[in-house]
Amino acid sequence: MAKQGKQKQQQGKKAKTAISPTRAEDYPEWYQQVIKAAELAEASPVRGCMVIKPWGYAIWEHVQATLDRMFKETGHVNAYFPLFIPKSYLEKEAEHVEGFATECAVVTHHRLEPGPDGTLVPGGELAEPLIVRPTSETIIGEVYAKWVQSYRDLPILINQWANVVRWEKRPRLFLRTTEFLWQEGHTCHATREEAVEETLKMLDVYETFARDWMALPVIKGEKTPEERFPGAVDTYTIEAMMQDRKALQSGTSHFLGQNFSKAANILFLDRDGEQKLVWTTSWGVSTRLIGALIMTHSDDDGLVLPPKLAPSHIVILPVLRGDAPDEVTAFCEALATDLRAQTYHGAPVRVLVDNRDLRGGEKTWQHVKKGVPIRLEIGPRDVKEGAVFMGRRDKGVKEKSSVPRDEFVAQATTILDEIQQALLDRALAYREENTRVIDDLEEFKAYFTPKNVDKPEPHGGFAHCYSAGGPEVVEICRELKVSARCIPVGVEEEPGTCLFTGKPAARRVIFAKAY
RNA sequence: CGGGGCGUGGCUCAGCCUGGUAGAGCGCUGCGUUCGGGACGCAGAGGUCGAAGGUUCAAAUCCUUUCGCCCCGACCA
Repeated sequence: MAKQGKQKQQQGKKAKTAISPTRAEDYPEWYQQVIKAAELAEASPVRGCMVIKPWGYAIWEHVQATLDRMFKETGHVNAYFPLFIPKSYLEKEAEHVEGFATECAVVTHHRLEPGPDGTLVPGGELAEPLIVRPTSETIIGEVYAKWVQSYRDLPILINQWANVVRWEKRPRLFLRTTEFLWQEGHTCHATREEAVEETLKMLDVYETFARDWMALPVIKGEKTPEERFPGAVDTYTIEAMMQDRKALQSGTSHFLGQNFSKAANILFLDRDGEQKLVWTTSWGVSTRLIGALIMTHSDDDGLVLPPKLAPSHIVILPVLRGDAPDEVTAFCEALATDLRAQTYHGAPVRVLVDNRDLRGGEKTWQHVKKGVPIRLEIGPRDVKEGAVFMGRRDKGVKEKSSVPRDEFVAQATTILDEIQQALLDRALAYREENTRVIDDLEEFKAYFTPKNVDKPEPHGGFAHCYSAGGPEVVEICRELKVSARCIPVGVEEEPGTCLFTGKPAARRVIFAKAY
């Protein structure tokens, strides 16, 4: 007994948090452990490629469903283009080739033939190698060239949900994997103005989605020339701050000008009888968003999910060991039915009754680690009182309270909204705390220099600085492992002096360490 | 592609220096005791020690080669 007590105490001390190490101890390792504990994904036999597990995929499905609806509300339709791109297509846009050449998977053969010792060797060499799409501008451009004849064919507003492959040197689950899932919108317009408008409109869609669904505050901005998409005229981004204060580019929207229409010869006959090149855009978000979600909200007890995207909003945990298990089961089922009859942002409340034959404590912790917004523990006592014992994932695990059953049913969607809002507020406050205006180069350097160089602690954040851009700026930043994240859009500003070069600078740029 | 590290049951690892033919904890299965909070006892299943050569009476252990993985950098949604 004494031994047990002692062990328990030690365990209690050691395992104060469900995730080890904690964010403060080792942030990158914490991130991996959260993914593992929440059963979001795991490494696969193929280097750089991950298996997205049901819980993680369900989140992606909610992301997809919501964005898909938003795209359609803004006039877009879905289509699907080939996985393979002829090498010659990729070669047509000079900057584009240069940008992607080093990370392409290349298919050179179309069959396998018997080799020595029962092995198989590639046979049937292709006349022209096929590239597994790293992005689809080129092939879609070729197709659009056939579709577009007249100004009456414009605009073309198409999105595709697809997988792409970029042979990354250093993969990280969700943040940077060799194969990843995404959507890519590709549009053609008759005028420059219209294309620019489309680019910014989709950036707004992304911002809205991030804020209202993911509870992710983002900064809309324009990329500096160094950070621009290969082949784009202007690249816009939504940048989010993770809890280690690094920036994560969470979505992009590109104004491609006529670069790709030139390459693919997308011509139309305008009203004035002139042959003209169309203006194109492209925009995308990927499974990286899940990485953003994890690193923005989760804590040392695991994943924390914004209710709107949570695979389950509410988990009911029946305590069946008491004297009236049948009554408890019936109570839980009836409760689930009543909750599912509620509508939360256009869909029924998602309720899971966890009847698995596991001990209560362990079961509870599993759902904590998976980030389920509301947990209801229900035993004979609650049944007798007509109450539920509620825990919220945005509060402490031990911070639980008894709520009358009917009151809870009536309030459930309101509570979910509260949690959603609390996550957004918290993330926004964190970003504000770790953002500053810097006009002194030494301060800039100090801000981005960790105390522990070998294993950097979370430091720095977003720095708003005047910058004239150019190689000097890039060089100073490179030494600090900092980069220009974006030039915020929609912010009025006085011109100033470049922090790095002393040259005149039109406006402030956000600098940060980044993923 | 550079620089470090590691490959031993499902997972985390010990054993290797000083060769003698495989261990622990967790997990898993069964039984029992527990149970409103990450339980405990007993019994059990599970490994050709990354792969291929070599040295040796004998190799997880020594030598050579090779493959794979992880971390740290340069490239990136």
